[in-house]
Amino acid sequence: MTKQTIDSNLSLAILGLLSMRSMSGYGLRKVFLTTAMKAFSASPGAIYPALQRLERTGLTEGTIEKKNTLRPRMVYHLTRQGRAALVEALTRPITREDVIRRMDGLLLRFSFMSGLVGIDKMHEFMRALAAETEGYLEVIECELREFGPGLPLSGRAALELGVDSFRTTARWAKKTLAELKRHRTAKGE
Amino acid sequence: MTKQTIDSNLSLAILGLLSMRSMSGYGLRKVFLTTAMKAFSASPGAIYPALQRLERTGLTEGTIEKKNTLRPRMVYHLTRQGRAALVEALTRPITREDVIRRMDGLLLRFSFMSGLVGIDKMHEFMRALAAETEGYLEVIECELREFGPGLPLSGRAALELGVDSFRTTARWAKKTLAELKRHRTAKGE
DNA sequence: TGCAGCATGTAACCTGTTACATGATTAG
DNA sequence: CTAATCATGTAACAGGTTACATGCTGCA
Repeated sequence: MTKQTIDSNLSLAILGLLSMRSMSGYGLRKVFLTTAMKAFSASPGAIYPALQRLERTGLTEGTIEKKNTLRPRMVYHLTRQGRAALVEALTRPITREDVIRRMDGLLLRFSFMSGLVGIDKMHEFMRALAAETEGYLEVIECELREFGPGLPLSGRAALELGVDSFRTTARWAKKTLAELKRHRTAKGE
Repeated sequence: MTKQTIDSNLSLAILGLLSMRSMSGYGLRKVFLTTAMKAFSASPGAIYPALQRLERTGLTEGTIEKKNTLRPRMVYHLTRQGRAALVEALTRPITREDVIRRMDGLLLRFSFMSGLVGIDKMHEFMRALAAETEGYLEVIECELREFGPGLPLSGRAALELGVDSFRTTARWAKKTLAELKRHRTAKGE
């Protein structure tokens, strides 16, 4: 049995939601449509194929509910391998590339950690995230100082939002790290 | 001749860069690798096909430089249609969907506006962006207040970063809007 | 009766990723 | 001489978008 990997943010989001409670494809769509996870595609053309892939690779299993009625529903739940693959994906090391090009995926990973991984793993994740974010922040702050004055208004403004965004993320990461630290010492004693 | 559209953020970024100065595929790669536009793919498998599409649809034209040498370079420049298509893409109306799922594309569009569209268009763009961003900010602030207390630590923290990010964007948009207003009145008098 | 919502899917198309491939030039 | 960089591509694959398609349920 080859090691299963999770092929996209959408699949990761589906697994994460299923780790909290079993749901049908339509249920998942409603979550994506109505909650703060609106950044995800709620189109059937994305969700149903993703569910099929997850079931084919053994990460989820669907059971038919309301068998007797004329409108059955496929309710999916995580398998043991599914939970293991999810935990593996959540705790994978963070790279600079992740911070630059896949921050949304990092945030998604963190958002599902409670209950799936221990507080030490969460702490380590956030420590690395804070470090990489601050490291990259220095890089683009430098770029803004160097090139900003020579850029036209709109280009400079765009660059400034980039810097502001990473600053916001870095601040949040440090704040969250402190929160995790408090939780950890509270439990440690 | 059908109206040409720009098929992706990468193509938009390429057109925008070419509007500032003609470049080869390799030159574009270097920009994506070394400047603040690191969020874009610098892989040849993305850039060269994109350049082919742009040339096929008549938005760019390539001319061979250093013909005589053994290492010729294809240098691309915008055509008239290319510039028109770019301007059209930059000034397209902003939707709530754009703000929720394609903020990167909106930022990209604004970053190339100076020199391609008038300050009134830039102002209108930023006014709409600020309005939509603040509108959506209210939505997720409400969600955070409503669901935040019931969420586990990591879920709530992720939601908080989402809110912080949109707050940062909204603040930036208002600041930039004010800057544009100053420029406009300065020129208007 | 008809319409909105429930519920699930398929198919064509397109873009990006990853990996591979080729050859020239230049600096050490 | 050889390694890094210049410079350009191709091919397989996979995932998302868009649009289409189907039929049931509950309500007005």
